[in-house]
Amino acid sequence: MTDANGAAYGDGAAAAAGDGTSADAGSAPADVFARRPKRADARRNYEKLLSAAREAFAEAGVSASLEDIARRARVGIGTLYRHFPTRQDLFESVYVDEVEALCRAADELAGLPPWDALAGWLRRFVSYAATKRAIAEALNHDSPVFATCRKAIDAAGRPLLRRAQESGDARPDASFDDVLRLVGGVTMYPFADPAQLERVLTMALDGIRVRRPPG
Amino acid sequence: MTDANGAAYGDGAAAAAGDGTSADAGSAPADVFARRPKRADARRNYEKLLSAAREAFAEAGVSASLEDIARRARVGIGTLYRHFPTRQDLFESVYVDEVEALCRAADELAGLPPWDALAGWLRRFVSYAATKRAIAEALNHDSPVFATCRKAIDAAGRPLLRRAQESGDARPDASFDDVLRLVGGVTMYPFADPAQLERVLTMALDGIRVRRPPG
DNA sequence: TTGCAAACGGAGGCAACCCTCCGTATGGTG
DNA sequence: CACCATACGGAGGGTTGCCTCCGTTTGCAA
Repeated sequence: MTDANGAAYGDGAAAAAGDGTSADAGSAPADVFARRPKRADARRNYEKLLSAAREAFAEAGVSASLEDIARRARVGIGTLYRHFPTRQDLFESVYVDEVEALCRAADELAGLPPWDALAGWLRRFVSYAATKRAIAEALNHDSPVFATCRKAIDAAGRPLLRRAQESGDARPDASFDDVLRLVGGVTMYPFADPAQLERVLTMALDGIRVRRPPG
Repeated sequence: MTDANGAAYGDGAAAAAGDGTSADAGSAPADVFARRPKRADARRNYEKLLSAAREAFAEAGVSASLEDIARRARVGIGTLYRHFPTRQDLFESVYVDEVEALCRAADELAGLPPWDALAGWLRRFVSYAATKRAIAEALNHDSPVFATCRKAIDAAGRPLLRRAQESGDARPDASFDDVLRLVGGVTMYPFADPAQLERVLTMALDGIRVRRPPG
């Protein structure tokens, strides 16, 4: 954690990912990782650990105790370590789950009009970012898993932005990265009042939209 | 940290703070806290600890080791505990420093046109938020110090927003809280590229501005 | 210069966490 | 049903951080 180069959503450099392919490219990387165990009991414990970890990280932040996670999952500490030898492994697995869901969402929104599709996906992104919040700072940004996830998100969301830009709805000078930063930042702290989240999100989306003469 | 009610910039409820008073209200609360020690050596160590803490929190996050902070400050661990009996005390002291600077900035910008003053202050707020980032999640939101700081920020920034709204520059449906959320979120993760920060910040400010017919 | 209140430093007891190791339990296959 | 590869649990040793306590040092006022 001393490196302090927290390039949250990437640096905007690695653009050429799922370039030409349309929005359904998001489903492709889903099976690149996901190394679930085979035996029934092992698989059960694996899932229990994963959701306990998601919970614990959301609650206590990055430094949630691994022993506590095992306790929540009602599983021995040894079992935790067998499935996830390092803390990083646990982060990554939780993170990957979230990314997969996000990519799936892009597919489902592909049928809508350009701006609605983008806005809808960004709304979904907000809830992803909320989960990610805690994990993000601890993620090892050099890990191949992280890189793959970045590409998957790109492949899922970038076409939505481009489409909205081509239709004249989204401002052309905004990069995909810029947009994620703006929208993702909004939920860095949890909102007590969902109505406020809605207001703030609207402002953010307005900042992304092209300014049209009213009427 | 189990409470998980991270109401980041307040909930927008406590509106009536430094109401009628103009922008210079920001300087008032500066001496409400700031309980500096008297003896020369004590004062010296106090300052050394404070800046060591600021450094450590920025680098290692909330859970920076207190022993490490003492080490950085080249001071015995006992000295740290005498000045700051609890971890909270240390957070608060660092935080208060930052808030004071932010309030001073509001005074300095008071002469500019409404929108420029608001935008300028929000830019300043961004760098405050960056420092605050690590500390924020650990701040005890019930502490009187925190409440005082909230009021000070309100007193400093709210008039700027109102002025910009009255002049027709800022959208009238945005609360002060909404604005801080939006702008503050932007820097939740540090930017590697300052140009990107500028782009994203511009989008955020555009989201706050009233949409005028172009030309 | 002297005296003492104020401040200093860090040893050490305690708690929490990390991770390994190994004896035990069990799913699933032949 | 019997076997064994696979998986389980948790005791325990090592590390680190928290915080208190107390003998020593130091600023400063008389």
